[in-house]
Amino acid sequence: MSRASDHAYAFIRGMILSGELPPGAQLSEEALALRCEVSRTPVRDALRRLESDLLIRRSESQRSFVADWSDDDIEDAFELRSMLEAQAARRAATRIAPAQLEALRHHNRLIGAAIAGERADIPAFLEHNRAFHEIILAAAGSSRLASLLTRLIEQPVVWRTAQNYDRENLRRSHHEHEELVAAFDRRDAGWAASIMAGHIRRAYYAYLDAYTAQRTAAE
Amino acid sequence: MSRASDHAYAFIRGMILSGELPPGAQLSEEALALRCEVSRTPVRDALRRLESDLLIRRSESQRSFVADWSDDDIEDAFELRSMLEAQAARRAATRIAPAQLEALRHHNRLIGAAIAGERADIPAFLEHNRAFHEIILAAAGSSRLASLLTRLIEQPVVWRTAQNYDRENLRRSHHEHEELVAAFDRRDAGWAASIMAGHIRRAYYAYLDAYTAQRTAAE
DNA sequence: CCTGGGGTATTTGTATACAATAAGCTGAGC
DNA sequence: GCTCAGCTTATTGTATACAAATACCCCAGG
Repeated sequence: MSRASDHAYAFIRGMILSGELPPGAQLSEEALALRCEVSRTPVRDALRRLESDLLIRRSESQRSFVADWSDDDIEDAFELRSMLEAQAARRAATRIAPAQLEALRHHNRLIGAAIAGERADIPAFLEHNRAFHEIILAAAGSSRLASLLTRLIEQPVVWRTAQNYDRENLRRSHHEHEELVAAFDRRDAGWAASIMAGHIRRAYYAYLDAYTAQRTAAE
Repeated sequence: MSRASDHAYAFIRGMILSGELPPGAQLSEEALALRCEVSRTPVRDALRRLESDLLIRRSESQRSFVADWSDDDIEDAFELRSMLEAQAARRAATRIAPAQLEALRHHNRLIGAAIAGERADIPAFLEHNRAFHEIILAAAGSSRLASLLTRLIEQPVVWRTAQNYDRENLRRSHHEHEELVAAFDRRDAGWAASIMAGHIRRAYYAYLDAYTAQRTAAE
């Protein structure tokens, strides 16, 4: 979509992911239009998209609120993501192009570099991690699968706590990526799917650890 | 959403599912607005929803076209549906309420009745089949899973060829539903998931048979 | 015949005004 | 003090006008 609508989408999404708009907060189209400096029309567009991303929920009377994720919701989302990303890996294993395989290696090298230093470079880790998974999704060659998965990867809670991942988890993630590349190299669909399922599942527990640690600290 | 927007959505969706708007046809907001007798605003809304249902695809320049499903697309959609409905059954097995279980039995009895006569009552079969699967999805208690699955169950091609399903397939479908009810009765998540995965997979082959028969007949 | 440029027509994006609906509040009645 | 009716206000839905982008067509030039 074009400028104003995209801007509104990115703007509102950013406010939700950063926590500036807390879960449960009501979103008025007019108020958002003022903050985005566009009219209500593109804001409405953006809200619809965010609703389909499950970042926003709508009341019976069509009023919009920032979605609040319960612990069960989050577990649920990870479970689905694990299934779908495993399926993506399964399909990608037999379809991935040499150039894509090389790109995977490239991004994982950069992930390795990002976590090697004294302090891990979390933004770089997240960026190359995202790119890595995106290449696999592209290699899977299923627009439907891609469409479903993109609805699950935007988890505000996860983004806010990614900072808390410990070194050990980052290192393991890097290693699992290497195993994925090996599975793709062998064109072994079953292996790739297994690794991916475990990879996401472990990411869930890493998140849980980071999150409960944060909650405990807050008490 | 309210009247005009809902009306436009149902209207355009109907035209796509019935084949009145054939795959690949361009959809102009203004032309649709005239046919729906509403303004462009609710039509735009409806188009966005249909796009997220994957019934419409948009060109790079944001023009809308009726989605055309290749054979691979359809196989892909069934594969995903099989995975996700199996997951729904897995979750439902341990969460389903007695009233929901009874409702499943009720709808499957009506399915049995619909296919018992001289000529099968296909609309009744489709309706109770839909209700049956919907109850399972509700019992699974995952809004995310529900949101993902509803994007896959609206397959125009399938709707148009459902008429061609033969008696044997309908009978088997009815029987598999009975097995699902038995699995739910035992609260056996693994069993329920297995049956459901097979159930959808067989539906795919039933579709294939009906579709290729239709195509062969057309030649 | 093919190619490219330029202008026109079509189509979508955005802003704004107004209508419809739902939420919240105030005050009267019990 | 509680409840509910009725009004007020907030919020979303719809229509319309205009702006911007892009596709299409036609014609000139090679």
